[in-house]
Amino acid sequence: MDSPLTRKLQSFVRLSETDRLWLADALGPARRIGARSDIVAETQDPRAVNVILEGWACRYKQFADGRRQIVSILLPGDACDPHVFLLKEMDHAIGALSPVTLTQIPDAVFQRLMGRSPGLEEAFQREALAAVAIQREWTVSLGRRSAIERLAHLFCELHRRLLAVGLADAAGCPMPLTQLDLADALGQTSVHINRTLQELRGSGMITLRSRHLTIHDHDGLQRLAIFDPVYLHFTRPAGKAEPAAS
Amino acid sequence: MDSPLTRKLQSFVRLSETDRLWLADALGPARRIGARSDIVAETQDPRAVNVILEGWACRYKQFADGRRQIVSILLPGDACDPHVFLLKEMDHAIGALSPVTLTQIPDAVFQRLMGRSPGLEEAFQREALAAVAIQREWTVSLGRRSAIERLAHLFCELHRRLLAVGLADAAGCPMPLTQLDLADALGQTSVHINRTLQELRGSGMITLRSRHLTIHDHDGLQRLAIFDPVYLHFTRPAGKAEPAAS
DNA sequence: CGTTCGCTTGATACCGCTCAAACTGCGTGG
DNA sequence: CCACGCAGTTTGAGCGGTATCAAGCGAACG
Repeated sequence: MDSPLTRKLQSFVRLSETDRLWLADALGPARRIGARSDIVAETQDPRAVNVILEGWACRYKQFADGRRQIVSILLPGDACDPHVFLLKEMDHAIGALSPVTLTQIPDAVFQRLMGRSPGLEEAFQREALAAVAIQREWTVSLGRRSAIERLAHLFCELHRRLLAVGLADAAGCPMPLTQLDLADALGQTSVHINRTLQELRGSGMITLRSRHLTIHDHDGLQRLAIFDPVYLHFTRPAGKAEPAAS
Repeated sequence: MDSPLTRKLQSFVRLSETDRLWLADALGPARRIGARSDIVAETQDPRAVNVILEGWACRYKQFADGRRQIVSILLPGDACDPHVFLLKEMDHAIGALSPVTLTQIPDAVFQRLMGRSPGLEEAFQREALAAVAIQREWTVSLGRRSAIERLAHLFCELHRRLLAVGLADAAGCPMPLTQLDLADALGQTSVHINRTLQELRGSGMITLRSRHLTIHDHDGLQRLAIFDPVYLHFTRPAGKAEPAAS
């Protein structure tokens, strides 16, 4: 079974069998982090690439007066590095939204991998560019989308991203976020999220119950959200896992 | 006289004299783009790094119904690449906010530079990370800052960034943005920007006249904006140009 | 079995939007 | 030199979307 990282990179570039084997070998031991706790890279190798294997996390910033903004949501297969080794100072926090399992690729291993495999190198480059494209789209959402459009857009995005790592099916996906999490991600209050959610449910396009999202009307939801998946830059069909190697 | 690119990179890393010379040599001929027109990389080398020498530009997205969001503002020294060569599809537009002069570093030259100079390589890496940190901070602004806080924050940010490339002094900086540009950057309407601007002026902290911003009360403005310059990751004192080479 | 966390609902206030009109400065052409 | 047009700014009136404050509810959990 491929790791979520392998699956995700395959959404950008087709990886050869050896690429996939090398990548699997590069992953270190798993670490577990409790829900609602911060992920601090207290690792001995601050340059290592940290990757989420299971669970959801987020990057966020918080003001002294308590206002909090989630600036990105990190799913399995996503890198969750603060890049402290290059930037010296951490400018945001990373928190677990649910119990999270992490692994890491030591810096030396990562460098060797990049040198050896042009395929992996391109995949990681595209992954990084896609991450900032997502950040741009969030800027658009917060700036120009209405409450219901924002919510719909976030659901569309998360569903697609989960699909890419094999954690969703066509019908829906897990949705561990509380209404307060959604509020902090979408720049609103949880009270208003609640009302917007009722409106969305009322439209019949989705069901959200017991931490699971079901999408009944993909087209409708995407139209409402003004969702154009191009910004995710998944150039290869999602979720099509190659048969496991050898 | 150093190019804005050199100045900006020096805000991250001290460059040796040879680094600066190599960098200056790498720059291609200048191209001019009219204000309000889109910058399309119709260049023969789509992988080349395009850099702004003069003028302001922006990345933006626009909906079919006309809503427009500026997702980042590009100043002299900033790279303005769509990365189409890696991402296949353009997911946003780049427009000139004022007349812009561009140059480019051909891909081959850039690669050679990265291989030769670890200093330049680190500088460009930090530059890229700082750019996404700025994008994150915009997400925070749009999500959690009030109208007046947003405006104040944008002014603080632009002033610092211009300072870093030697285009501002302690008192203030050029501000070619129209109120409509500000509105599209801050996710509001130009009418409201106008009123917020009056409030800011009324506080006595700034003057904004004939495309020039003067900041009378830096501390007050930064406090109002909840501005913490850490996210810009300028680790070296701004604007301290080294004496010209040779 | 009590406590906590997350969700829901209601009443009210206000921030920012919409629509509309007028004003200003400036470049252009008659 | 003046008339005009245009882009950008300013102002006003009214509305609507979202926040705020507060209370109650249900289910999970120790």
